[in-house]
Amino acid sequence: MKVAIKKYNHQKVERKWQKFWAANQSFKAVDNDNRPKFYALDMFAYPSGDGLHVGHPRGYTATDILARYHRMLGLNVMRPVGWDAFGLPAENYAIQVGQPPAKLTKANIARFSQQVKALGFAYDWDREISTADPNYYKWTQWIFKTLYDNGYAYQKEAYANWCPKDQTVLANEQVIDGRCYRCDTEVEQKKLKQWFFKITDFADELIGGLDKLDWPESTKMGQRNWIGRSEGASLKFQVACHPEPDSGSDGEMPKQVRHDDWKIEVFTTRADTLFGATYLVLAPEHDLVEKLTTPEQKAEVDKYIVATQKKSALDRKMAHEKTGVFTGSFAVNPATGKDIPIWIADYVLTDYGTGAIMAVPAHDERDFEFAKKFDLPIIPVILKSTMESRSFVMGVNESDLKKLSAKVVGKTSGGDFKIEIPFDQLDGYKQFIRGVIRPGFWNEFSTPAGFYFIFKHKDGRLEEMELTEETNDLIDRYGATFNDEQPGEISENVYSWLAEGADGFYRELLIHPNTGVLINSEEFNGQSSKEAAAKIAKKFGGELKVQYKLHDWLISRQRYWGAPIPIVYKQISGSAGQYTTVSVDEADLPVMLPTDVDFQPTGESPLALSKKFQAGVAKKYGRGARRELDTMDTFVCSSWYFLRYCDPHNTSEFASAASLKYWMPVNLYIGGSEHTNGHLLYARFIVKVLHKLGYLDFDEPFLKLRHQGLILGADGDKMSKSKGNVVNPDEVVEVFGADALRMYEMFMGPFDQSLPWSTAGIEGVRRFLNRLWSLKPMAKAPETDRAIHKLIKKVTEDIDQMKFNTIVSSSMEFVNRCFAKGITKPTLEKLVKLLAPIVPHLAEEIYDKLGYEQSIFKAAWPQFDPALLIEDLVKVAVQVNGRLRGVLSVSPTDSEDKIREAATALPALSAHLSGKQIVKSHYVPGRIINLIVE
RNA sequence: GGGCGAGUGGUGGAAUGGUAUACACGAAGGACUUAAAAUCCUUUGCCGCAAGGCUUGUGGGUUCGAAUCCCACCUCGCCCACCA
Repeated sequence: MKVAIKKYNHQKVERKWQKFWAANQSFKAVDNDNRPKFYALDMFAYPSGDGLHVGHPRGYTATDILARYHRMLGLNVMRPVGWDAFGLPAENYAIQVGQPPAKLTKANIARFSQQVKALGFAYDWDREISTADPNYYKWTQWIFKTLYDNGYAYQKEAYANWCPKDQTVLANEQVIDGRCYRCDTEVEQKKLKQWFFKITDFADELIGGLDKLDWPESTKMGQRNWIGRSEGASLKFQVACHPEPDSGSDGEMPKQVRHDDWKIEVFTTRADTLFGATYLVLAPEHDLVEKLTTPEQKAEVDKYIVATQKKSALDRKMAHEKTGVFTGSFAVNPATGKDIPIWIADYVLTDYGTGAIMAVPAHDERDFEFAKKFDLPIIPVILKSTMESRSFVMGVNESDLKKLSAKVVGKTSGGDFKIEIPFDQLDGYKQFIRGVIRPGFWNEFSTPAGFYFIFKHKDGRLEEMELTEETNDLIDRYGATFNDEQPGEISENVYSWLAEGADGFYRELLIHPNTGVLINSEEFNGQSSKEAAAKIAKKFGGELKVQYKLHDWLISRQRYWGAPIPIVYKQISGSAGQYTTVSVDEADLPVMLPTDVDFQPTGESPLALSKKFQAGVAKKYGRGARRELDTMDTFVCSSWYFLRYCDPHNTSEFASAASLKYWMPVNLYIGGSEHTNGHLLYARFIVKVLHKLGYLDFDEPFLKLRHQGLILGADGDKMSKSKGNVVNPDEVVEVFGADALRMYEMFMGPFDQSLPWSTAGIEGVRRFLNRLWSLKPMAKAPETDRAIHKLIKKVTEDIDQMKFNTIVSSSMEFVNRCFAKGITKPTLEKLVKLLAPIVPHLAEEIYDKLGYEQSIFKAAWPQFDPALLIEDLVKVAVQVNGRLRGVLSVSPTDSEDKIREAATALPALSAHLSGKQIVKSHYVPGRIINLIVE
């Protein structure tokens, strides 16, 4: 059949329907409705000066498809839109061009709005919000106030991440590889008084709540790791000797005096290794450093501290070479009673645990490195149990080593069981190779007879090598015959080998034995490390403790373009210069962001420069009262916006209880995975606080979360202005149409995968749309009637699983078929409905042409008839011994016997069956039959 | 260093235990046209004239049957990274 392919006028069609939807408020979310609801949300858009690029619509289109689909299923759909308008880029740009950020932001929002409108997203524009609008940030301030009034917001002086370029502090989550997440400048550490939200109070709930969420597993894992829960113990080490503070001033050597009341607290997850703690290490910033430093060591300690401060955060993070300095003082190991030296080193972090550690060099790689470098004692206290896989290290001489590739496989002579000994890369193990032996095989290994290695040469050749006397010599020398059957006895040669500085062996045999057996630990010898940990902590005065990597959220910013923090510093009466903080009364919110400000960054909040900002404060809060000058992190604004959408015009509450109860939680949330440890964590925290305080009846905001993959440049690189590979959606829409862009972005590949842009690809999609447009219904086309029901099933299943790419390919197949066989009007109608969520403009146009008066999105989603899915004849593949030899057309209800008979009669099989006996057959109904012959 | 994910034609990818390479792009040839564009038709994993054989990063395993499940290795990507 020959069908003329006509191009449709996408500009005309798309403009027409966008106008229609706006005029009819087609996508209005209805409040006070008794239908079930569906809340579909895109991550908040930041209206940058660059406008959209083609990456943005990918996530938006997916949300749009689900929203339109649920609308056709009869649900009350809310698909809101709004702007994360406060923030540094707008302010920095404002400084650059000398215009107020409010004005620039307004222009950016206008541009973004126009761009997303051109893409035909089914937004409810009546709910549009902007975080820079006083009607919005009033409630951001209310949330701050509510947290403050309930003890969840507080001020403290602490080391904070300071961006020297943007002249503001940053939260931990905003420091990427030691650099500012906005401008990529290296971040410094500055001690400053700042505002924090107590997110750490919710650490356990934030971990626990993840279990019930339908989120990507990797995102959940990312949050768990970021929160970083560790169970352990805090232990106190008494300082044994240190100089008397004022002694030595007259030139005499200071006396070493015992101070019972000076203690160093450490956190450890391995209290079981306490007997092996041979020194303590403090972070250079630790409060006790000055007290503990002896006069002889003072010069060196000071030098070290200055050197550490000079190091950028980045250098300090990336440097793995251990550095440190002895304080001159000692502490008592409570288990052994021995004096152990106290050191300072920057491998101990000031902001984790207590900023001090007990070092167990035998069982911690970092402590080991440090101990080797500074010649500190190493006492092994754990051996690996024989019940688990064993690592071993074997020495080889230099010439043998050269023959080896990285892959060495060993096995036993027995043959009935296997030991595979995968050797890691030999890097760092200059004269040793190492491997793993599984449980039960260690004895055979320690009996060299009958055990041999297969060496794999670089050319792939395998060579067997027995453990000869020569290799045995090496093992003797390097201790690979180490025997842990008798805990506590370590062969002499292990020690001698350690003395030679063979790190590799030490790491493999002694590091991280999580379930080993204790040695050198007096009464605890022979116990498993797991059971001993709590006992040892208890006996020596320790307390069980849970420690988190997560820190409280630092939310104050010394910048202009944000929501002012609603706090007033009130002078304490009768004591000039002393202040207490109070939150601003709810009736006085919002604290308006002043406009009479020079917002050049100086390190002080620009609000200090406003004359109007402090007006009336003294009158209300007393003489000397001043407003807080910092603004809030924009992530505070974006951590509750999804609540505001439920009731965006409410002037007395952030949203009414009834609207929250109906609309929340969000059913589907789509956005980038880069927000895992920022926005997604903050939003969950704010919801949990408001839940705890009784404002919300749910404690998780986003039930189902999905991430879109990036759209890369045609060259496969990330799109960026500097690379010149950015594709502007405006041009694509103009040339190919919004529908073609939407469909192409869904067709490219799996939704969560990053994929390169291809202009040829979108041309192909546009060709398909032209073909769809050219389909003309006819009276009869029976073969497509069955096919459309299969397609309904396929599309419905795929849309729920967000497998958009296969929706498009199946539809293409179907349309190709219709070109060959024709299509009836009811079938075309169903097809157009199935594609309407993806290509809404063209679908409306075709539906209109078919004679319907109302929008296709008022129509019901097509249902398939299961009876029509059953085929009269199916093709069954015929295999002989697992190899395909022919195809058979049979009825799906035929018995296996009947099909086997038909199969053996196939001429194509005769060569494969002649002279052979069919022993067995396996039949998968309607799919395949496999004949086993001998 | 740790965690997670992925390796299938010239390209993006489909198939998650049952006919591998659907769909699309690109390429080649043809039709229409004065010509081009557009459109349509044919071919298109590799080797082979064919019969047939081979093929889902590599090597093993489980199974009647493996891209799919298991083990090991290699490569790439993302996230975290001195967290005691």
